[in-house]
Amino acid sequence: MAETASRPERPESRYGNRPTMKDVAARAGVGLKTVSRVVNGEPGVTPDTERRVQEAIDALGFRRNDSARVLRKGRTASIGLVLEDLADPFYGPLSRAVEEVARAHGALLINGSSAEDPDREQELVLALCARRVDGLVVIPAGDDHRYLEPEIAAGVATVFVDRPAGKIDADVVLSDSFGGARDGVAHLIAHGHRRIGFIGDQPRIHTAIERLRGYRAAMEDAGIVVEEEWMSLGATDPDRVEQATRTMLSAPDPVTAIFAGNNRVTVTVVRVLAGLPRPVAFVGFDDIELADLLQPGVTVVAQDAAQLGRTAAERLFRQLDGASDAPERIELPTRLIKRGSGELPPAG
Amino acid sequence: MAETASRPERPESRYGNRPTMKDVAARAGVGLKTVSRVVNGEPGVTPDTERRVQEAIDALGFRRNDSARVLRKGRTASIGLVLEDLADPFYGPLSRAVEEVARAHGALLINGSSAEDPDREQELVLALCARRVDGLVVIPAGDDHRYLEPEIAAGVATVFVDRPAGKIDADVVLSDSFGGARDGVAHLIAHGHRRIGFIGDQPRIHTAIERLRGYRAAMEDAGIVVEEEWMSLGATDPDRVEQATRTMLSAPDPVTAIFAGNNRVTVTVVRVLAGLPRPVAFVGFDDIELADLLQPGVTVVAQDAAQLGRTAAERLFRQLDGASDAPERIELPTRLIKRGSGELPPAG
DNA sequence: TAGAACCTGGACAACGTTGTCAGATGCAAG
DNA sequence: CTTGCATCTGACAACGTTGTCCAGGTTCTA
Repeated sequence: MAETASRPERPESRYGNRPTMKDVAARAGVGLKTVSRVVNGEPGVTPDTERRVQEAIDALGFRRNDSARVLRKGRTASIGLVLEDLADPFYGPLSRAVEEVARAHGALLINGSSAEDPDREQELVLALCARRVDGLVVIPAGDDHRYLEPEIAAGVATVFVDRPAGKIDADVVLSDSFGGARDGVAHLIAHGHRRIGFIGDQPRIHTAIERLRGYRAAMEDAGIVVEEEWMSLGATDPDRVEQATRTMLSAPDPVTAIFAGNNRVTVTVVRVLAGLPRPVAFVGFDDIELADLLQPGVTVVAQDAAQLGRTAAERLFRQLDGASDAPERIELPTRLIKRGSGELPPAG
Repeated sequence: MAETASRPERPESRYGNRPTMKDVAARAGVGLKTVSRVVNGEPGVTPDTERRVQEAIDALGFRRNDSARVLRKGRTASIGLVLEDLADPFYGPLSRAVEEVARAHGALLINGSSAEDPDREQELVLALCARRVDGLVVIPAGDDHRYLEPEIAAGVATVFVDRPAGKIDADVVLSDSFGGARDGVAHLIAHGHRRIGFIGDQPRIHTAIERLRGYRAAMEDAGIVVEEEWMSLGATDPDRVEQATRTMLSAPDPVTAIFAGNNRVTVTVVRVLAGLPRPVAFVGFDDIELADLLQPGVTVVAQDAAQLGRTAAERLFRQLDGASDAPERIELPTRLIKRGSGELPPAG
């Protein structure tokens, strides 16, 4: 009985049996490397040969397998972006800005949402590293990034955005949360308020801490002693934000103005305030769409999400181009946009 | 002179010389395949050996190179999403929904913005195919997708979203643009309007055509003859939309209500109307944030972007799991949300 | 105690590409 | 016709991983 030749493995779905350079070479009657040269536009191929190869490529519908290319070359021409939630209107423009810079450098963008979960952040980042992305832009959820040390040592360019890295030294691009919050609260104080509420994110988040710090600084500058009941931290879901807002406003000695720590809180507070009989002064951190059309317009401390992303991505590619500057902390200014709600005098 | 041994090429940056399984194997004193088994949790390794390997992995900071793995296995566990603009609030939730489904299937998401440019769409899609993504979710910018035929034939799962594919047969998930627009316009008619303006996107975009068709259908159903001046198509940038709006409202015999064809147009029109002395009835396609807080609230025909994304991604993974249903067209219903602006009577 | 059955571990090839290098070809000059 | 040179072309190895398959060892049974 004839022996069957040992047939090497054949995984079920091998890209559906796509043509390879070898196939193209065979069809065009040339060598493998010549096909490679044509595909990559390298010099040293006669026009006639090139034409033959090109015909074979078109006939077979060949498309270079970048996985193999990556393996050989060691660069993937892709970068990873880990953020909190792509559905949050703050991150859309940021992501798009990163993408544009990547595109200008011929790189693709892989992104993932951490859902503000440190474990998920790490899982995502490491998955991206396993893909050998050339670089990472990370909006951190966790506060310990030592797990990234071997990756960075291995040459993965890394830039943090919106919040600094935890326990490692790395580039970071952020908005001036402290200054922005201080200015916003000072603005309320300048309009006569003394009892001002602060509703912010969980205090493990850097921006939340900084904004709270800005709030406290502004109050202290004005010689106001802050009372505990004026501050709500960590209430992120709409229900709890609403509750916190109502509590502050219905206290025996209620606040006369509220400062909100981020865009989601802002939306919820604005919604609650809209349902009240009398207007309450308000300033929010982060601009929101249509804020100018409400009655009164919503005064905000705006940050430029796109600029954050752009700056970070540019810094990333500078790293990839070989610049070896020391890690830097870049802080972008915020901008107070007065629209009415922040200029209301204290009620009563 | 001693001959230098032929030194094989060494690309400048070889992942910064990361450890490989070979290195781990050497350090642990085991064979290459044994390391592979440990890394992939395959059976057939004694606990003692496994421990030794694990130690070596930790000591060296080894991380499997997924590029090589992909090359060997033929599946990348990543899918591509091509949309128009990640910064558009409509696409954020859609993208996030696709990501979640991908995550549930252990896949990463690579996404790119076409900026509504057919060439750029094709460029992106083909780049993703070169990466050998397992599947593609495409919000098409162009109207000819025959360039995808070889890819689909080669096994790349493909689902189109929001707009159907051009000149090829493929799965598509969309909102009922026609029905939604018809309902929205009929709603205005029901409130007494006869002269109704339509401001929509460029007529090469499928949704724009469908919504215009819905507008015409509703008008025809009511026996209203539409005049050319009531329709504006292709004015997408705020300036031109504003111009179109003002023109319709200042005509000798002006429209008494306006229907907007997408979220960006809606925002602009709402802004223009807010600046007018008297309210003008309005219904927009796509919900927008804070629409409920404006005076009057903005009546919209809402579509569920997240549901679109989820449905498409699920369909994609069904394809990848081997289902070979015929290409299908899934249409999701829209929902009319009455908030006040659409219930205004005709002025005068 | 021998043999069978089972288990663990490792050598090897292959995935599709690109860098190196040497061979082949063509042309001009001697 | 030979030599030299420049230009094209292709054979080959290597990138890091995983599938196959066999060798060697252990345990259990007869």
